Amino acid sequence: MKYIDKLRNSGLRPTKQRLQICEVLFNVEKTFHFTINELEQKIKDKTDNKISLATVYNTVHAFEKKGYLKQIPINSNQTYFDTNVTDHHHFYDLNDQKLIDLENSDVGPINIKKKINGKKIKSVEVLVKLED
Amino acid sequence: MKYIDKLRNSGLRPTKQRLQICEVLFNVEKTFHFTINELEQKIKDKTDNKISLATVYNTVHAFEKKGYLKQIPINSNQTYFDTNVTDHHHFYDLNDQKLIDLENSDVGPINIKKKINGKKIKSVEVLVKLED
DNA sequence: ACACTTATTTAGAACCATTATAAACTACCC
DNA sequence: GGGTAGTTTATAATGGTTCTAAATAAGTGT
Repeated sequence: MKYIDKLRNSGLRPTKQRLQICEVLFNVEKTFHFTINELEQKIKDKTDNKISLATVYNTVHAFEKKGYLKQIPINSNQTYFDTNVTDHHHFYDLNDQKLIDLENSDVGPINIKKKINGKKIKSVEVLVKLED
Repeated sequence: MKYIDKLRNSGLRPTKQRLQICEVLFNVEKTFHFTINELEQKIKDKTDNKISLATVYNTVHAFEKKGYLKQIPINSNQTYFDTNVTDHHHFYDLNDQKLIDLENSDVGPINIKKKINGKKIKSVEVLVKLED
């Protein structure tokens, strides 16, 4: 069971709920973006038994902490997550309110010239807003 | 009165409340970042009469629409705004939860190679996350 | 100055995503 | 199997933001 090891290796107990959420999030061809509500719906569609909303929140946060998910920095009333945890960027279509991946290779190298004393760069994320 | 014209020119009636908010936001040396709560506090400090929270929200949104303020795309429980409406970017210090301006000149030119059909780029914003 | 229309302000309620709570349950280790 | 710590769960609470509808103020024409 591929997800059992993944979870155990990061100190998370492989519970039934977490494994089911892993299936929904990671057992797919393409990575994708989602809100908690959208994830809850996907779980309902794929699964017989119900998973509590609190568990969905807990699990998503646990996965984010372990680096299996990334939060997408965007101003919205709901938080967006990404199953693509490689370094990459996003288009945000203001008209359709849709996120589109922008691979690192689609953006020239970004050179941050300014340094902040005693701090190191953890990530560099580009958000390109689109309109019609 | 400098702000009266500014407001009238953009179709906003120069009310007492809006003018007071203009003073707090724009009549300062440096641009700055703020949340609605922080702005409310600044208004309280600088002003005798109270401005309703709803008015603060209304005004900030009106100013944003007119291009006098920018929302900063960042995941936080509160929305951050910026009185610096020039093209620029941000550091976000994850430890202190502080935003720091990053001038365009501190970031090399960003070349977005991917195009989306029928959409044009409205803005390109870089968020650089920092940690200790 | 006055009347009239339209925009704005306001307090409070409503909304809704997210977080906290605390009790029941389950995985894991000996 | 028994004990312990981690997890799930329904539900309540929180808190930022938006909505509502009535009161007020600004603009416009006379």
